Amino acid sequence: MLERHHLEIIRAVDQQGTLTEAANLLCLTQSALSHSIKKLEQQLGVQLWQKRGRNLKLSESGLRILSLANRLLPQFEHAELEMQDIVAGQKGTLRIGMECSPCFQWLLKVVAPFLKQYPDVDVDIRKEFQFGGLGALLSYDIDLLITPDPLHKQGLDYIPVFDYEQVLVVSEQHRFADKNCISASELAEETLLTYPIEISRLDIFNEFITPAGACVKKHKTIENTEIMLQMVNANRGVAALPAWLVAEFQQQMPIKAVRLGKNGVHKCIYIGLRSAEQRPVYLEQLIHLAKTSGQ
Amino acid sequence: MLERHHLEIIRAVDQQGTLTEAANLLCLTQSALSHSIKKLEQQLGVQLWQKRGRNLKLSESGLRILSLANRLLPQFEHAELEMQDIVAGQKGTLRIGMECSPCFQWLLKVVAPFLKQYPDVDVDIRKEFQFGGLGALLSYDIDLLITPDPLHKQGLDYIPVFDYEQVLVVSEQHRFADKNCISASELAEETLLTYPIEISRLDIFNEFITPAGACVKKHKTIENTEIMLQMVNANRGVAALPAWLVAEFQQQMPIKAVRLGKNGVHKCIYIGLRSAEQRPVYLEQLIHLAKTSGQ
DNA sequence: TCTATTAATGAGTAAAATTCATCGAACAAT
DNA sequence: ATTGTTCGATGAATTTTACTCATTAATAGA
Repeated sequence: MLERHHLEIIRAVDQQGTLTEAANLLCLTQSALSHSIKKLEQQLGVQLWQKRGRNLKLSESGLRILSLANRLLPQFEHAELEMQDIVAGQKGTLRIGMECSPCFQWLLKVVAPFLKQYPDVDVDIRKEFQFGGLGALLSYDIDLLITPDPLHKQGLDYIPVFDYEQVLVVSEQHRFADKNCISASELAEETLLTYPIEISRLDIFNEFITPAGACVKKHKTIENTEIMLQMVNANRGVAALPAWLVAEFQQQMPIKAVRLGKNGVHKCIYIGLRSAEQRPVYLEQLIHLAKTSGQ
Repeated sequence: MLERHHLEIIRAVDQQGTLTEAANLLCLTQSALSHSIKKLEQQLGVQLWQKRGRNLKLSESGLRILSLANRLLPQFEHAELEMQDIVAGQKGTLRIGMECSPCFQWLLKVVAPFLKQYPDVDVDIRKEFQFGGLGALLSYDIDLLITPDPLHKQGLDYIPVFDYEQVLVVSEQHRFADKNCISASELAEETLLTYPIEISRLDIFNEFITPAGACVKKHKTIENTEIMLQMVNANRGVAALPAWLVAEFQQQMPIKAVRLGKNGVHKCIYIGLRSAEQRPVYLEQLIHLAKTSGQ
């Protein structure tokens, strides 16, 4: 029968390249691994790998098992850690997923007091997901998802925690600097700076440019918020960011916030969770901190 | 270390109720299971269950492991079956998820020729999912999802396969029977029959009633399509179904289809798949059959 | 061609899982 | 209460499995 330790071997060989090194990693002999997989191959009736020169190469079936290993092993490992946490009582690891680049700064403010309050709870923040944040939540890679678009799915809860307005940031020298608000069509002559994510996930397009049938002169992507604002400051483009974030940076550099449209673009950050699962106290506390962070 | 067989034990005990019966199921002795879990408990340092009277009751930690078991064991099992399929060549199991109740009839028409073409490929159709169809796809419980709302997520592909119009079905005696189309407000005096799923997933509400700010007199849910149409036929209510489905049943009973709104409600059925994964030939063939089913 | 490195193999050994026999607790029927 | 039955726990014996050691064969680089 396919066992956890078979998955460990396949993964280790994939990581280390050779059986011998994989054996070292697992604190076993090369022989042990060889025997183990040999037996599994006989039971399943498939070859999992072949000798390619002196090394091993995974077969089609082997790759399937490797993909299984990469999916299942982290879950085994996490379950074991969870058990340790239960033993230790008020301990744990909170795996937070982020689907909202600028929220990072906000999250730090929430996490800081949390870490003080629960010195034995570790926080792990992740941003890249194979199947998106929702997929990560559903496959138990994270316990909590910070996202601006709550895709309601069976078995998931979303808690609104933070309202904010999305505004256009411009340099003080910019022609919009003294405006109260701008219309979508006015962006036609502007260079827009955004995070490097799909356009369909950018609020400035979804809620402002696209509905108005408008467009921008140029669209450039920048990963880092600080650099993005430096670019704005240098009048090399405009960006759309949460108002509170702009307010913070205004102390450091002379930038201006301009409302998007007459009524502004209003958004909300949600915390997504798997429902019907008993949540540890500290998780509830983090949600509480997040909710009250705006006040 | 937490092993697959521990998960098997926890699951079996949960299913069977007693250790003894679980042991029978696993072709082991009661003693073996007892020893096994005892050892695991010592390693992890947690109690997984306690004696409650003569039976066992899972502890908090035990429940966590049970949830892990229910998630991981099906994946182990499926991987093993997949290996068998690879040995046998053009064999396999296609696990299809359905998120669209009336599409069942359509799917049968696609699956029938498929089963003839690939006599060694089994088809399994599932309808209930803990985390919705999307969750099932992401956690490898199904390989393919039939759905009318393609929730685009990283790592997933959706292929449109079938356009149709959603229409209102009424009895020939009904006051709408001779109308070309109806407006949402006209439903205020009607009893609406739908499948028993959340209102937010019912097209008739999403695309017709709710946007118009209208409502119905009464809303009743019925699981079975045939019974639903019998009710319509008996003039006990009206229902919203795909036009092609109504056309089929019109041969058996005197019912009428009425367009929803001036332009009608137009929908499309999609097939959702995990992308970036090598797909077997027969899967591609099923998609092809689905695409050409409309002609 | 020689050497270093790799995986495979067979035999022996150590370790682990399983059974067997037995016990005590819980429960139902008397 | 008393008894018989059913359930899980336990310790010792046994079987099964996993692992190591020593060796071989193959490959690649010097």
